[in-house]
Amino acid sequence: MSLSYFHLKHTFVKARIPYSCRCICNCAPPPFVSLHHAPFNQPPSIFSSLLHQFSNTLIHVKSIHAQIIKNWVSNENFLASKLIRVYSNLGFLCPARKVFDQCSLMETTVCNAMMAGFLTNQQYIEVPKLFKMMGCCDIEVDSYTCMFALKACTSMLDDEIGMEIVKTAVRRGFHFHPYVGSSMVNYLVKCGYLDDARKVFDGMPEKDVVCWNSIIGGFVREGLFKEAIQMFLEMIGGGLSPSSVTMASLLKACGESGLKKLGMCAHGCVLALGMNNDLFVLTSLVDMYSNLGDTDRAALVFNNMCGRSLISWNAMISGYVQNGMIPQSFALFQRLVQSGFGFDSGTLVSLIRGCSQTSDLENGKILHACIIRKELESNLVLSTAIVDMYSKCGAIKQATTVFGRMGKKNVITWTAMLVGLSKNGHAEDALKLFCQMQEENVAANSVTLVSLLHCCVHLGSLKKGRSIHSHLMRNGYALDAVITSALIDMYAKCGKIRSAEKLFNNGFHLKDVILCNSMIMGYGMHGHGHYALGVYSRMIQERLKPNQTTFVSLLTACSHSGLVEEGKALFHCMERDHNIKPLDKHYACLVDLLSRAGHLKEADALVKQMPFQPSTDVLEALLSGCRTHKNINMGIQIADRLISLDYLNSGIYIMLSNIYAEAGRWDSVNYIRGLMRMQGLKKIPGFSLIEVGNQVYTFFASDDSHPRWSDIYQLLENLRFEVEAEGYIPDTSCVLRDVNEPMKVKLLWGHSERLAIAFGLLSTPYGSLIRITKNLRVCVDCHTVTKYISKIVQREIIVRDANRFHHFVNGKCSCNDYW
DNA sequence: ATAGGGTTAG
Repeated sequence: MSLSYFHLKHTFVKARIPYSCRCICNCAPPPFVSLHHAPFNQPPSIFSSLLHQFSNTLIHVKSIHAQIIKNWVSNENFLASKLIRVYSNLGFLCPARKVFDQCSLMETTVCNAMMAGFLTNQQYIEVPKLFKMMGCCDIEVDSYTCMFALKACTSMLDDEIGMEIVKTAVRRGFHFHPYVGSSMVNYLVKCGYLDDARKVFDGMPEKDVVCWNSIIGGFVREGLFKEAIQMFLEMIGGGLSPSSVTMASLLKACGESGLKKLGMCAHGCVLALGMNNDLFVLTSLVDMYSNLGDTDRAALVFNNMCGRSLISWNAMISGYVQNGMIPQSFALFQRLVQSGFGFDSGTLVSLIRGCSQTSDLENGKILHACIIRKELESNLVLSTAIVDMYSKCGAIKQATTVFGRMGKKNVITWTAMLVGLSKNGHAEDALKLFCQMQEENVAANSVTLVSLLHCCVHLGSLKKGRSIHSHLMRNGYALDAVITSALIDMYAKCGKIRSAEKLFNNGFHLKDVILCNSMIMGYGMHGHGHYALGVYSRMIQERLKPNQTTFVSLLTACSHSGLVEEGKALFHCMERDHNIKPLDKHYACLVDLLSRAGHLKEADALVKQMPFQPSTDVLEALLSGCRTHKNINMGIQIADRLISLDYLNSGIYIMLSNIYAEAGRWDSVNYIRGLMRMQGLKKIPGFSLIEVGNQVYTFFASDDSHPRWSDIYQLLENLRFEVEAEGYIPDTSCVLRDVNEPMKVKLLWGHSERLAIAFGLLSTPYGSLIRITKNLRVCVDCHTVTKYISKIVQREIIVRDANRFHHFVNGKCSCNDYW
C-alpha cells in the first residue's frame, strides 16, 4: 500500500477554508479536539479540507468521519467519496465499503471512488462487480469509471468484462482522450489483442508520450522488437521527446533481440537525455547488457549507479546467472546480503536457476531451506524454480514433494514437473500428470506439449503421440517450427517416417534449421541415409545455414546407412564451406561411422590426430567398433584408456567384458564384474516396451511379473522349435556369463525384446504390425530370431533400439544386418 | 473530489 501517491497529488488548499476554521488547520491540532468545540452545521468544505490534512492517520480520519455524521450536511456524496478515498488509501477497505453502502444516493462519483479504493488495495475482483452493478442500476459510466475498471481487468487479465468496458468506452468516444486511450491500449496489449490495441492507438487524435509508451511496451511484450523500434523512431520523428519509460522499453527491445549496436546507441540517448540518474532506466541498462551477453558493461553500469533498488541487484545477479557466471552471481549475492539490503523472491529465483544450470544440489537445498525459513513457499514462481532445480539435479522425489505441496500452480509449474519426470526417465508418470493437469483445467502451452511429445518418443507410444498431435490441432496451436520439429521427431521415432515426412514438407517454408535437423535425424534412424542427404541439399539450395547439430544428424545418418565416403566428405566440408569447427561430438560420429564400417585403423588414426583430447564418447565409438569387428587387442587398449578417464561409466566395463566374453576369456570377464561390484556399478537394465490398447507394457529380461507370463514363455518355447527347424543356430556371444551353452540359450530366450514380441503376438489381431521400443541396442541373436519370427508368423515387426529402427518383414531386416 | 505508460524472476 502506498500513501505517497495520495500525498503528492493533494496539497493543502488554504483559500477554500472559511476564516473561522483557519486557525484549526494552520496550527494543526488533532481535529477531534478542536471540532468538539466547533459549531454544528459546518459547510462540507471544512471537512473536506480536514480530511486532506489528516488523511494519513486513521484515528483522525475516524474522528472527522464522526463529526461528519453528527453534522450530516447536504452534498453528502461529495464527502462520502472523499471518505472512501481516504479510508482505502490507508488500507482500510471495510469502513470505506460501509460509507459506500450507506450512501443514500448512488452516483458515479461515489462508485468511482470505491473503484479506485479497490484498485489501490488490489481487490481487482470487486471492480468488475461494481461495474456490472452500475450497468444494472443505470448509473452513468464516465471516463474515470472506464479507466479504473480497465486497470482492474488489466491486472486480472480478464478478457470478458474488459472487452465490454472497451466497447462501452469506444461507444462513448472516451478512447479519444489520451488517458483513457492509453489505458485501453495497455489493456488490449496485456490480454493479447495487439491488433485491436493498434487500431485504438491509430485512431487517437492526440498522442502524448504515454500513449506511445503503451503501444511500444505492447510490441516489446509480444516480442515484436523490430516493430517496437520502428514505433520508437516514428515517435521521435514526430517531434516527441522520449520519457524514461520509453527508454526502458527500448532498452528491453534491444536486449532481447540481441541488437547490440542499437542498444549502445540507446545508452547514448539515455545519457544525452540526462537520465543517468533514473533508477528504472539504469536497471534496464543492466538488464539489457546482461541479455546481450556483455556482463562487463552490465557490471560497469551497476557499479556506477549512485543508488540501487533491490530490482537493480536482482537484474545484475540474474545477468550473471543467464551468462553462466554462477560463482559471480553468488559473490554478488553475498555483497547484497552484507550491504544489509535484504533480498527477495526475485533474488532467490535467479540463484536457484543457477543451481539448476550447474546441477548444484547442495546449494539448491540451502536456498530451499532459506525459502522455508522466510515462509516464501507460497510464492508460485519461487516454488516452480525449486521444482525445476530438483528435477535438473536428478532429485525427482524432492521435486515431486515440493510440487505436491504447492497450493497454487500454473502452466509453468506443471510443465516444469512434466519435464522433470520425462528427463528423469518417468515418461509414463509424466503422461499421467498431464491427464491430471487437464482435469484441473490448466491449459497447456507449447512447451508442455513439446515435452509430452518427448515422453511419447521415450515410450515409443504412437497412440499417445497422435493424441497430443490432435490436441494441438483441436486447440488451435499454430504449428510453429518448435512444435513441428517435435512432431517430426515423435513420428519418426515412433516409426511413422511418412507422417514425419508430410509434416516436414508442409513446414519446410518455415525455413528452420531445427526442423531440418529433426527430419535428417529421422531418416537416419530409419536407415534412409540418402534421403537424409537429400534434406541437406535442399537446405543448401534454399540457402538455409546448417548448424553443428545438422552435421551430427547427417553423420549419424551416414553411419547407420554405411555411407562412409559421403560422411567423410561432409565432415571435411563442415569447416571449409560452413565455418563450423568440428566439435568432439562430430569426431565421435565420424569415428563411429568408420569403425562401424570396419575401418578401425582409419578411425584410430583419426582419434590420434584430433586437435584436442578425445572425450569418452569418441573412444566409446571406437571401442564399440572393436567389439563388432572383434579386434580384441585394440579393444583392450581403448577400454583401458576409457576407464582411466571415466572409471564410473558402467557402459565401458560392459563393452570390455563383452569383448572378453566373445574371446572366451572368462577369467577377465569375472575380474571386470568384480571391479564393477566393488565400485557399486550396475549394468543398466535393458527393457522393451510395447503399446497394446491404451497401455504401454514394460518387459525386463527374464521377466515374470506380467500376468500372462506363462503364456508368453509357452509361445516363445513353440517359436524356438520353429525357428530352429528353419535353421537358426543361437549366437551366444552376447551372453556375458560364464555358464554352460544350454543355460546361455535359455538366457537369450529371456531377452526383453522377445518377451515383448511374444506378448504382442498374443494380444494383437492377426496380421497387424508389432512395434517394440528398446532402451539399449538390440543384440545380434535377437536380431536373427526376430527375422525368423517375422517370416514364420507373417507379421511385420518394427524394433526401435537405442540407435535406430529395424523393420522386419518376411525374414529380412531393413538394416540388411548393418547396424 | 477522482486518471494513463516502465525495470528483476519459473
